[in-house]
Amino acid sequence: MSRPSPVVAPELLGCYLLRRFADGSVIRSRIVETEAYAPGDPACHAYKKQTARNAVMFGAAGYAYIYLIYGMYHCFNVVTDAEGLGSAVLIRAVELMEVPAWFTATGKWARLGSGPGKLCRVLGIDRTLNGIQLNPDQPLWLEIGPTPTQIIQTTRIGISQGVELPWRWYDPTSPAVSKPCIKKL
DNA sequence: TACGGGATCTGT
DNA sequence: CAGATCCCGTAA
Repeated sequence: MSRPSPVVAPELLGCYLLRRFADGSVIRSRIVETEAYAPGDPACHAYKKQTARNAVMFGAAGYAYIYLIYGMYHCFNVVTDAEGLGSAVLIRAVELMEVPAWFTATGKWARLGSGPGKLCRVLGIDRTLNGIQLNPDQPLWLEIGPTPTQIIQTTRIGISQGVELPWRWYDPTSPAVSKPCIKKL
């Protein structure tokens, strides 16, 4: 992951995101949608300078950058590239591999991880996990998984600058992708 | 110290 | 398409 985020982002598709809760239970999810944010990119939180909020992005690769957006949702990023370079990959959607018992009753869980805010909510990811290293000793980590047979590259979502950069990737066969096609290449 | 916008989501 | 809701960067 110690490489530029536009290189890492498509590679994270198909990888597993694992979350261990306080009671020891673990939920495995599969990453199906990512976006890259990098130095020189006006949409990147680390575009201007290092601040208290974006400090983790300037650190070493393989750490979690988590922030609060619109006062009520969290977004989870994987920090990439060398120290000093503020860059990260936003995880925009996951598929749940193991659905917790308290969900099975409710029925529709295919799209529970469909969106950066929704996946954080369902996996209980908030700012208390900001800055942790992503390894199995922590409540949040990654594992290699099978690469999708098909990957679509498009422009990013929800930003007002850097709109033209084609730094969003997703697995078109997944029902969990947040917005199937914004602008295909 | 004040102000305002933001890598979102839901219900109308 | 408006509303919820709050943190933090920027300017004063």
